[in-house]
Amino acid sequence: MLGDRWSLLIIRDMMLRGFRTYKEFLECYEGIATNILADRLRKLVAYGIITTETDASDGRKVIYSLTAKGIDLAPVLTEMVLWAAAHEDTGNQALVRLMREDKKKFLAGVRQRWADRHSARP
Amino acid sequence: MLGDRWSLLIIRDMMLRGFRTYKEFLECYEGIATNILADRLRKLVAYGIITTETDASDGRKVIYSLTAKGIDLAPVLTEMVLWAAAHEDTGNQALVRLMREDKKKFLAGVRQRWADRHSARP
DNA sequence: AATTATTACTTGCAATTAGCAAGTGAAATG
DNA sequence: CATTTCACTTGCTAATTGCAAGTAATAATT
Repeated sequence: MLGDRWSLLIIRDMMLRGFRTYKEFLECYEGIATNILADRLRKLVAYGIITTETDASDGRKVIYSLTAKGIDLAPVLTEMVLWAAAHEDTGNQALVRLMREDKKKFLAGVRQRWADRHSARP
Repeated sequence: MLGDRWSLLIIRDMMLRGFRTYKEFLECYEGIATNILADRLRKLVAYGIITTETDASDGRKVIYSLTAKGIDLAPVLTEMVLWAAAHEDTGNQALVRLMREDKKKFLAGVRQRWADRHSARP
């Protein structure tokens, strides 16, 4: 169900880089095809991992957010980033250091930011 | 690189169910096609996640084992199993309980069993 | 107010990948 | 020595992906 090339990257970028719109994913360095992106977002909604709403101040924009089920993938993504940092070419070095130094605190921070965004709006 | 339907399942089954031969994967409940299995095993070897050797007591058999890089995926797999147990239909309930009750101890056990198998043979 | 731009998509088609059934070769078993 | 087992490969079809172009709705610009 998350066994494809893009779904986990989408979730990672929503969780760690704050991506929220179609355009952000499409323009991201990773080069996903537009129809595939639309399909993956649709499936993630169907699986209950993300939700959609139209932006209140710009009717063209669709805002994607993680559900509780989606944010619960934070430990999985964190371990993946740490593994990649240890064994592959590494991305955001500062982020990796944060994760490694205090994993619990880092995860608590991710959850807190998510909760903040969700208490403000229904 | 692990972004496909089978690679993580193969690693999970090697780590948690002790799978070591082609036949075990092929007959496993998950129904992978034989050419795809061969391809994924080849790629996992190329990525340095598993290694192959021919069985000393049966020249037909190929024994697949996790490398250090492979066993380092244990925290990722553990978090995935826990996430799935919390949000999806759940598999091995006893295993999940072990993981949840003492994650550190569980991971230490996985690593210990791997180290044991690797100190015996070069 | 009309034109242009932006955003989030869809559509059509070619290319890549996956899945299935059957086959191969080497080693073991009866 | 014939049969079985094991780890694959091969050939073909079906499904998925990737690319380029197009569309509908809203927003910004002139």
